[in-house]
Amino acid sequence: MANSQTELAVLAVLSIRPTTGYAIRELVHERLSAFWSESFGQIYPALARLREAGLIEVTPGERTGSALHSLTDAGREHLLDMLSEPPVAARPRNGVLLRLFFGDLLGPRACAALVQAAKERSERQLADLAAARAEVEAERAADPADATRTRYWLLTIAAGEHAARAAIAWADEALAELADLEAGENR
Amino acid sequence: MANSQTELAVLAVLSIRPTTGYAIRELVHERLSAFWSESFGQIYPALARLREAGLIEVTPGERTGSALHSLTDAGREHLLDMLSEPPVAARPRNGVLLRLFFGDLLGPRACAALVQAAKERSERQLADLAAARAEVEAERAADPADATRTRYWLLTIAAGEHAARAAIAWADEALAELADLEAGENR
DNA sequence: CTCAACTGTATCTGTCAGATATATTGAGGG
DNA sequence: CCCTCAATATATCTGACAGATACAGTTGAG
Repeated sequence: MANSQTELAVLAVLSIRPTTGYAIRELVHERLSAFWSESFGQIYPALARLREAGLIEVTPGERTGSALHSLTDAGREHLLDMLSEPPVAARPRNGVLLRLFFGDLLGPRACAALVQAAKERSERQLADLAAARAEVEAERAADPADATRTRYWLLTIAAGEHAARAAIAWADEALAELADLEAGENR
Repeated sequence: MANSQTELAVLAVLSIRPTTGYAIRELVHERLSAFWSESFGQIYPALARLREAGLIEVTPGERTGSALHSLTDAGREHLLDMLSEPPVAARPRNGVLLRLFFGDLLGPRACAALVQAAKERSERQLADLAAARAEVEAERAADPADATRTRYWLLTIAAGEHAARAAIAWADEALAELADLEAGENR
């Protein structure tokens, strides 16, 4: 089936609870943004196709014109099938590392600025993840029935934390090396 | 200008030496694959546009029909402009973490298999990077004129190594947690 | 009451990877 | 000398995707 990545994510979100297209995008943005992204331009066509295929049902929502989407039994089954398929590898595209690879075109000074900015992004990421961790742990304390689910969520947060800390450690190394390169250039 | 990411990468590769579209894709695949990817479907249209804009020149290559592309002065200038622009953030799409976030749908066993596979990919990545590091260091020893360039290359290799080691450390943590979850389930 | 912010649906454009088609060349085997 | 296979090389098509944009109903603060 076409568009499988977005459809997988949409079905997975709907497995938590029936909701609107807008709220699906909100949840992805709020809670999965460290490792996933979705846009309205993909979500609405995906919902239409899933409905067409009988994998979701639509009931009118609270607001005029809003539509609550919920999984059908076939949808739940299809979701499990899709989750069992091997993950699709994301194409790598890191603009900072591309610029660094061709670093002698920009020079050590400009490269250091890029690395510094990347380091600050990782630090912000780390702070965001700490906040998310606190939120999830509070949620777990408030509703022990969700305990299993929150343990999985914490695994994904830990992945982000490891990656962010590694990026910061690399940035420090790289900044030292770039300072050395600049000193050598001005010798 | 349209297609700016691919055009940036193509111009940057051509700053090393004039070459064919095929070889551009080869170089990206061989040396930048840890943090960049390009496809023929993007490279050939990009080359046509860059030629149209007067940023590259085309001369016939050794083989019949092959075309050697080289930077013009305008192209070199445009490349520096593009490198100076802030990097475009890549959309995150990590299928493993998506499956883990919804981990109670798959269960701890299947999740552990996914994490184990991810760990093995990172280990292979680490080995590939070690090989690349050795290759670059040999190249540096052979041609000291390239010493500065190779130092930038080693920075990008170090970034990959940090990321891969972090992924492995996370995977070990996650596998322990998933084993615990499974034990709790079967209690 | 009004306006700004939020909720909500929907489409369009440009970017992109991967698959595919096609042709040439060089090396090795028969 | 010919055949085949792999590597080199150009080119296009399709479907996936993000981000921008348009539009409209709703709510709450001032």
